[in-house]
Amino acid sequence: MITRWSQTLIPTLRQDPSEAEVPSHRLMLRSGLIRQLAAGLYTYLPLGWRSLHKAIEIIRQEMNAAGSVEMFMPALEPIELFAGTGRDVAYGDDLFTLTDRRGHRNALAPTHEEVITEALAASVESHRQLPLNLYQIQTKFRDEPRPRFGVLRSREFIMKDAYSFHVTVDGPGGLDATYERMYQAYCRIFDRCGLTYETVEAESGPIGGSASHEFMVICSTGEDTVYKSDKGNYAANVEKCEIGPRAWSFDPPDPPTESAGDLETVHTPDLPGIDLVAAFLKITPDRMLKTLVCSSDNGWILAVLRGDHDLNLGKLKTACESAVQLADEKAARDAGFAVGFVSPAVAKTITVARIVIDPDAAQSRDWVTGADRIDYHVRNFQWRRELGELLDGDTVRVADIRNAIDGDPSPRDDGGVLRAERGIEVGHVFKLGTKYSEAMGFTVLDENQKSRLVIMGCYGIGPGRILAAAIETNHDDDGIIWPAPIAPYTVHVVTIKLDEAGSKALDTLLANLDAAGIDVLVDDRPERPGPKFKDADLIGCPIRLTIGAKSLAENAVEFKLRCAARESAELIKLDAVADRCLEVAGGGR
RNA sequence: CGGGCUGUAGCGCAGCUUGGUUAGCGCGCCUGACUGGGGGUCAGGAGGUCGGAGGUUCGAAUCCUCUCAGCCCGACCA
Repeated sequence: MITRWSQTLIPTLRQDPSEAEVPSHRLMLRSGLIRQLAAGLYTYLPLGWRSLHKAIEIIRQEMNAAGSVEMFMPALEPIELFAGTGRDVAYGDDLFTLTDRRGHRNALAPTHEEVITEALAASVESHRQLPLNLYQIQTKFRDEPRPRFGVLRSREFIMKDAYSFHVTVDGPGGLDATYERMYQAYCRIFDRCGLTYETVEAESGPIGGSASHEFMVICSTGEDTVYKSDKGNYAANVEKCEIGPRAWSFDPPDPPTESAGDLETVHTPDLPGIDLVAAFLKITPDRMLKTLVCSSDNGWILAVLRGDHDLNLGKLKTACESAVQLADEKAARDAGFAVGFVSPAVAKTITVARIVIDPDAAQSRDWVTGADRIDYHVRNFQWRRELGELLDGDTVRVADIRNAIDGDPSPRDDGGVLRAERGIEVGHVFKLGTKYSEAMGFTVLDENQKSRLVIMGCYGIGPGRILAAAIETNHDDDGIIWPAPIAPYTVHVVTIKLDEAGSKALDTLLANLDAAGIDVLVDDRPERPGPKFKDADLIGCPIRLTIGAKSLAENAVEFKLRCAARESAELIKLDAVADRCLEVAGGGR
């Protein structure tokens, strides 16, 4: 495929657009890959569309090779489908909805579990039709509260989403086997795209389910935080990351190492937030206890953390073995909680179902915490002295309920230390279980004529994120340095002041490259060399060929890799160029 | 949704505090000439509802009110 610059649209920008912060966003705009229409909405211009297609084609090939079958579902779906699984509520404002002329409410699909489950439920009745693994490459819509970083978090984006259906979890044809196949296929896809990535354990979020891995491209601008043990045997995202065992005790050591001061109430008005209170009292937040009021079906739940730690709601749910949410502030206030000044001791006056204390908060020392009275805190709070026997009852439980932070012990309990890194999530695989089949009544008859809920998995990849992540991790001051497989073109030919004979030589060169199956962009603009080289560097195709009087005098072109230094440019005879390009770029298309 | 910032030519910005010629600058763009290996030089030129609406005023890019949009931080988030 030969494309002449003069015949396509590559609106490169000389200056950085002011709205772009991260390198990938900046460079995608500057190199004419994309253009913004509105917040979170991007046009893929010809160059960007080509790269996206290359990533998509790799995905398609590997999905097909792994036994998944392509199909295509509508982006628009009746809202009732969502209501069935309660996800209209779970997705909330993130769901784009619209009303059609008949007054029916519809949603622009943020994902397609419901649609495909509906489709399969209608046509699959026997276990003998399973397992099935189907995928599509479709546009998704999410009304993100804050679109940003270009195509990394946009409101409309292309996604490859696959869904698998099984009668069993184990054994041949089971969910686990397909999950593993998909996992391996994903590794091949990201390898082929030239990405450096890691897999981390993940929570499955509103999609629900039992196990999940994210494929992350580690880079400082990534939106997600992941933790890796420095022993290299554990990696998880922040929602999932467990923390290794930590010693705890409510009782002062014997003999006491710290003198127990009396409980002392201090007036702390107009100090919203732990940090301000800590600063006012001239202590650090890790000397404070924070008590979060949560609600559950069984009643109030207090979550107690060290002041500098953050609650992990998922962990709290696990610890409570029930649904838990942060309490509605007004409801908590009405119940008598001095919101913002709550201490664990409030359990002595207000009945709570459970107090869950993080091990780092269950330490026998003098704490600063709320006084259960608006505008007051207490100093020298001691668990045993303040709560007494309440600590020994069923109400109190000590459990890991906070987000990990850098330096925490690894859950492998092998002396490893968790280190925080940032990453871009380019793919995600889930074991869904029966959440959707249950909600939508998707059952099949097994060999014993017994009705069985279908077990599902789902597997997503964001091709746009592949491009952005590739750029994020492969660029320099001059522009993008594409991994060859997803470069818009493998070869970028720069022409310099060609006379008639030169033009002929160019035509021959292009014909040779084309015959070899190499994608070529020819910068045939009547520009001076400077701007052409700058644009070539900006766009970042792996191989640059320069053809001009200088090289043609040697019956050659100048050959230079984008990733190599300028001085590495060398002259290659015209008839040897195609082979050299194939050799370097790994076989063209 | 809370906090902050910004909307003036395709891109980047000045002008606004203190209202007053025809709204400027750089880059890009068009024409021509000279050039020709890392954004060259010269000459000439095109391009603007100053985000929108309302108001104050003899007069508004500039002051006031409302509104829309975009960006950043946070909350949120497969």
